[in-house]
Formats: sequence, C-alpha cells, structure tokens
Amino acid sequence: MHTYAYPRPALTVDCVVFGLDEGDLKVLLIQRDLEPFAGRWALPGGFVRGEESLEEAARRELAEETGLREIFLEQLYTFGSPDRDPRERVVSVAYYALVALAGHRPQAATDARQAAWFSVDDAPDLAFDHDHILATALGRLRGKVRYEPIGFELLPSRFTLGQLQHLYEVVLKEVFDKRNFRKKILGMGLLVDTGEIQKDVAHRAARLYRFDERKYRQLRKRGFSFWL
Amino acid sequence: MHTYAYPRPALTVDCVVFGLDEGDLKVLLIQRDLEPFAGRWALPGGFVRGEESLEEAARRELAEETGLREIFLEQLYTFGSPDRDPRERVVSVAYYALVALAGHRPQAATDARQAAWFSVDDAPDLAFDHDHILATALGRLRGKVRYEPIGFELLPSRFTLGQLQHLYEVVLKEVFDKRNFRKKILGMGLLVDTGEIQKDVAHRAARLYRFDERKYRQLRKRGFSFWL
DNA sequence: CCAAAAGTGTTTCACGTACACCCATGC
DNA sequence: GCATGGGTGTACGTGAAACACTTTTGG
Repeated sequence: MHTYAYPRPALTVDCVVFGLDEGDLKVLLIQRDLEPFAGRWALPGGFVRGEESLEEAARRELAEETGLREIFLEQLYTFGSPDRDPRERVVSVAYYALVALAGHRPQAATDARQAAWFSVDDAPDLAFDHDHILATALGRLRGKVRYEPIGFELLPSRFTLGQLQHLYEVVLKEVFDKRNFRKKILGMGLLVDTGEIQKDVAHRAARLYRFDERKYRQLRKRGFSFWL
Repeated sequence: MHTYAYPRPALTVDCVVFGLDEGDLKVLLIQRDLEPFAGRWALPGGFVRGEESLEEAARRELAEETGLREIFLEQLYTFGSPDRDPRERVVSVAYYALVALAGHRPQAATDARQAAWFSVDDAPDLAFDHDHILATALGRLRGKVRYEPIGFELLPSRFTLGQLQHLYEVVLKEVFDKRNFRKKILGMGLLVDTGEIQKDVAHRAARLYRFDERKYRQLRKRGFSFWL
C-alpha cells in the first residue's frame, strides 16, 4: 500500500428489504426520479458520507427513503464491476433487511417517496445491476433461513405456528408436513407459548408464540445449531 | 441518489490467504515497509484501480505481492469503519483465498517481498483492523467448509483420505472417527480413485483420490447438498 | 352446517455413531 | 521387528419422514 495514484470510485450502499405480507415474499422498491434510469424501480440506497460506517449509511438511507428504522440488517455483498453505473465508477455495498409486515393489509405502496412492495417473483426490471443484487439477496435469505433463526424477523413478535410454517414454505418454495414441522420447531425449545390466542379469525384461533432470543444465544454457546 | 456531495473514501482490497501445510492451518502475511504500521505484518492487499473489478484487483495484488495466481478466491466482507486507517477514510473489500501447500516443505518464508506463512492460531498482531478481518475469514472458512466442498482447494489435486480427514480436523478443531469419515465421504460419490498410490512414505502407501467437480455440479442441480 | 385452519401420535427407515484389529512399508 | 499410518464391518440408537382424523370458530 503506497500513495493513492488512482481515481477513487464513488461508494454507495443499497438495501434489499424483504417483507412477508400474508401472501408471499415481498421486496421494497423505490421509483427513481432522476437520470439515469429515471422512472425505473430500484433498491433504496445512496452515497456513503464522510464519518458514518457502512451500516450506518445503510440505516440512514433506509430511514430517509422508506421510513424504516431499527430493523434486521446485515451486509450482503459488495458489487464493483467497473460498468455497473453508466455515469462513472460506483462501488456499492449491498445490505439486506427483514421486516415484519403483518398487520399492514395488502397495501400496494407506502407514502414516503414513491416506495412500493413487490412480490419477489414478480418484480419489474430494476435500474443498474439491482436485479442481480436482488437475486443475490434472495439466495442469501434462502440459504441462511435454514440454519439461523432469522425468519422470525419477518413475523410480528407474537405469531402462530401456522404463520411460521407459511413463512418457511414461501421463502423456501417447499411444502412441509404440519405435524413434523411443529414437532421439530417446538422440539428445539426456542418458542415460548405466550398463553394468548389469535383474535378475529374466521376459524379456530391459534396459540401465539414468541421466539426466545436469550435461550437461543445460550444454546448456541453450547454448540447447538438451529436447523430446519 | 443525487450528485456526490461527500468526500470519497479510498477503496482497497485485502486478501486472507489460507494454506494447509502438513502441520496446521496457515495464513500468508506480508511485512509492511511503509508507515503507518511499518514493520508490522499485514494482509496482502492494495488500492483498487480505475478499470478493474474488485476481484481483479484482489487477484492482481495477490500476484504482485505473493506470486500466487489462479487460486480459489471469494469475497468475504467489506470493512468500512471510519477510523480503521489512521491516515484517512479507507474502505476495504476483503477476500479470502485457499491454496494447496503440500509439497512446499515447512518453509517459513517465501521470497517475493517479505511474505511468510504463520499458523492461524499463532499469528502476530496485525496492522490496521487486519486481526479482525482474519478472524472473520476464519469464521467463514470454518462455517463454509462443512456445507460446500471448498476444503479440497487446500489439498493438491490428488490426495489421500488421511490428508482429507486431517484437513477437516485441523480446520474445524474436531476429531473424526476414521471409519465413519471414510464411509461418509466415499458415500457421497464425489471422490474418484485415481488408481495411483502414494510414493516415498515411511509406512503403507495410501490410495490417491481426486475430487469430481463435474459430478458435484450435476448432483447439486438435483438438490444434493454436501455435508460433513 | 359448511368452510378453514388448529391441533395431535405412531410406525418405519435411513443415517449417524461407537468401536478394534490386521496390513503394508521404510527404517 | 518396530513404528507409522492405511484400510476395513457391524450393532445400536436417534431422528427424519410418511400419514388422517377430530376440534374450534365464524359466517
């Protein structure tokens, strides 16, 4: 490492925000109002500022562009092909985020600044290489949801076993046997029965559980690993 | 995304190169000759140039500083704390690499430019946040070696089952039962008996196998997943 | 009473795990 | 002949997978 003899690429962060509407898996996109790709949908994101870390930049952009705060956020990958931005060289550190959408009825759009949820399987062509980033994020989510309990981030804090199973079926595109699923997930001892039950449902009301984060951390220290 | 109103961080790549000497797991470090941290050991790396991708930059630096070419290389994580470099803001995209060291006798140092292999458990304090990067890379290697057949990159193309088992024991710090290990690994059908045997060993010569990359890709398409 | 999801056990089979001895080679 | 790693089979137990009916509630 010597002195810096090369032009510096611009540095941005981009966020792939996943949400689980009671239907399927959604991504949050914003519509660009500036060139290039004006009018196209894109991932929320923007330039990294002087004294903030990369994750801080991602959280700031997310709050500014979508209003989302204090959600699960993890670094995904850094994209740096020389021609991924037509204007000039831009390197982007991508993050992915998980957010609980239950309660939010089938809303098609939030207000903030032209943001909307799209089904991941039915998203429009995105600006820049954002299709590629989205595909990478989906792959990461599908891989990681099996061996780390991050799926709970897509549900409200109290949820039914049916919702949980539905989550895994939607994310992994795989059907699970109800009895085996419940046996396995309850067998891990990471769910706590809150004693409450669902309200206002047009069928038998289900028990509500919550994920025991504390217990998970304890078990993990002792070599336990989540597996689905 | 609007115009760029903030000072651009410098952008570097750093590489964590793992090698498996017949003893334990090693990392390749280079000694810095310039300030800051002159004289300290550090990960090979350097600035990203104008028209190269991030991976190209990593491979170029690796070739320049250590002579290594055409080795397994994968992006690890991007480190961007504002104060990770005392001079100015530097964001570093870290890669990790795997290389076969068998044959290279217990060499303590290559020539190139003051590069040397250190046991990962016994490495010196590194420059910048490179200790942290190394720890992250080790975690990734330990995690990934279980569910993707990347361990073979640490062995010569033809290897014995003993070498393979030793690899896993060293990387995972865990002892395996010889018969069960062989049963499982051969049961996957990914190893091909080359028909050759070891030469010049002071005990019974072992069969040499190679990893069948083709077959692995086929099986993976059909839902197979490597697991150890 | 019908629709819709909740809730509940048992059997079967595959795979992981524990375990000990003889073989070939070089010195 | 001794030291060093190579090579091999079986018995047992755990955990995954297959599988169907009754219950509760709202409309």
